Amino acid sequence: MSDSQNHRALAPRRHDEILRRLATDGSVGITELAAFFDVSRETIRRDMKFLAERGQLDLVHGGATLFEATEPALTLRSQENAAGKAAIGRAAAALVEDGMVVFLDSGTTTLAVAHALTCKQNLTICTTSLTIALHMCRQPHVRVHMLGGEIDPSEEAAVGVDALEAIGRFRIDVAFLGGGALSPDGEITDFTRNGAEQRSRMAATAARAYFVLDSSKFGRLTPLRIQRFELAAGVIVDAPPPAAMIEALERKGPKVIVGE
Amino acid sequence: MSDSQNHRALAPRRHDEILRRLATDGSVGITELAAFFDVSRETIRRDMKFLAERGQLDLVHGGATLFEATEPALTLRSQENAAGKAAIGRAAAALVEDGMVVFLDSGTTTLAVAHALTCKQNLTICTTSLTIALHMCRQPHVRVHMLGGEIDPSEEAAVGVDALEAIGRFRIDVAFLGGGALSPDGEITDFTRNGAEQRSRMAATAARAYFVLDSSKFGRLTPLRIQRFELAAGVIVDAPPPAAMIEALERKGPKVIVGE
DNA sequence: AGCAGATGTTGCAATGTGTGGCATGTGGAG
DNA sequence: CTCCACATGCCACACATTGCAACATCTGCT
Repeated sequence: MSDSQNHRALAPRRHDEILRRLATDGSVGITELAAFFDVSRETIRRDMKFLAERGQLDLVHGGATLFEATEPALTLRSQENAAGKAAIGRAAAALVEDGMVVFLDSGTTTLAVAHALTCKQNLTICTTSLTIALHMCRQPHVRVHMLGGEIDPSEEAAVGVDALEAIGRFRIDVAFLGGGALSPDGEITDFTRNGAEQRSRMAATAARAYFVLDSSKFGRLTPLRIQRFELAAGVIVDAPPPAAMIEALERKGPKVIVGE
Repeated sequence: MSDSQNHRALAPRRHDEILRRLATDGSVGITELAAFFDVSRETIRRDMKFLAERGQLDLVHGGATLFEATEPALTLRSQENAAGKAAIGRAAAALVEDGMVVFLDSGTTTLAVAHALTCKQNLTICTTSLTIALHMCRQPHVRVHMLGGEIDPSEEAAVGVDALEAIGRFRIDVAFLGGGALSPDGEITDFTRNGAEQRSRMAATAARAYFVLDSSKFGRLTPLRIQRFELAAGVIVDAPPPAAMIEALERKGPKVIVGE
């Protein structure tokens, strides 16, 4: 910071500073940076163009913002492919009987399952999701257990050791789990270590476990394999995945259920 | 609060802030945002029009609201005596410093405290309330721990053995607790056995504990005495209770703090 | 019902920003 | 030494954003 230099910074140094400011402030202005480095705005613009092409930031009028800084609010995410998610919800609800103990994972697809479960009676719901807990506790004839832990803001759900430990205390009749992706070779994968671990345990613990995956997740690749996912009873989707994927998946165990 | 506006915010930054406020407060005003960003109201209006066309909010006279406003139920309850609760919130926030570990009980008054805490940095929030957890996890620079347990639908918060046990695991700098009533003889009482037990433990465990009680609770009678409430550092209210009540209370220990 | 003040709308001018072409300067390679 | 590649600055012009002013609505209150 004690730059205030007579000597101009070289390009890589500017790039570092731009990214550093982005990380700190979430956005940077071109004019502001031009003044700071004492270079012309064109130069800053060229720097930003270079960084934008490498996916390190997003260009906007007047400057740049974090790449994908506009993470869609959860309320938005739940609206995309709403029809598909509702179909998954209905198919999931058909697998639940009155009086069961149901685990609902975090995620917008499981939220759709929660909506579909409102017609059932005397359920006991266990969930890590704040939104689902809030929604279900407003229903009559439902008992809700919130699994505590540190809250992941992007999921608005509990993660971490406390949640993992709490899972072990329940006897679950049926669990509905989210997932990051259904990989081309028929594996279910996740974004985060915590999420993968949590889902893995639940797949192994629950009497029956189902993954709910809407069609946007087919063929994607996310970094973490969910161990023991093949212990799940099935995968509920809103549209048939490619035949090869179905075959690869069902050979491992889980059946594919397509919501109408 | 935040000056930081040597340079005006970029458009996407305004969009983010508008959506962020919307998510936490449920609605935003045009004039208020124009002042905050130091831009004209037309500019905010154009921002909102842009966001409205993308389905991210609903325009209303004077501002915008959430696209599909959720549940007026609790919002309504928290609006009664909103001014008083906001005053309590401000007084409570004055007792909190950046970086502290804060426990927030369930209830609409503690929700007002949560709102007032948004200007703090690097807080760690522990709460049993679903609504508070959801609200706080949307704030930047806040870590949220949700204490799990069975959800009481009327409180929309975790109660019971799991919550009690989880409380013991945290080292709390300051706790803000609700209560059912401030009895005529200067005792703080509660509606339920679980609630009383939970508040009792927290009053004893936290480094400093404060009860937040709005004036509607003065002189009422509820069945359960909160044990060890006199270990609390204070009681925060929005209007002075009768002098006799103050005297009876302060003789036991807690000081009375009146929010302005 | 009517009034005052706040809010929404529109056209326009001013300012700020994006883009491409071209000139200059620097350093290294031939 | 020249030549070339590269980074940078400058300029002109196109475009986007913003604020202002004038006028149309709406809201809350008496």
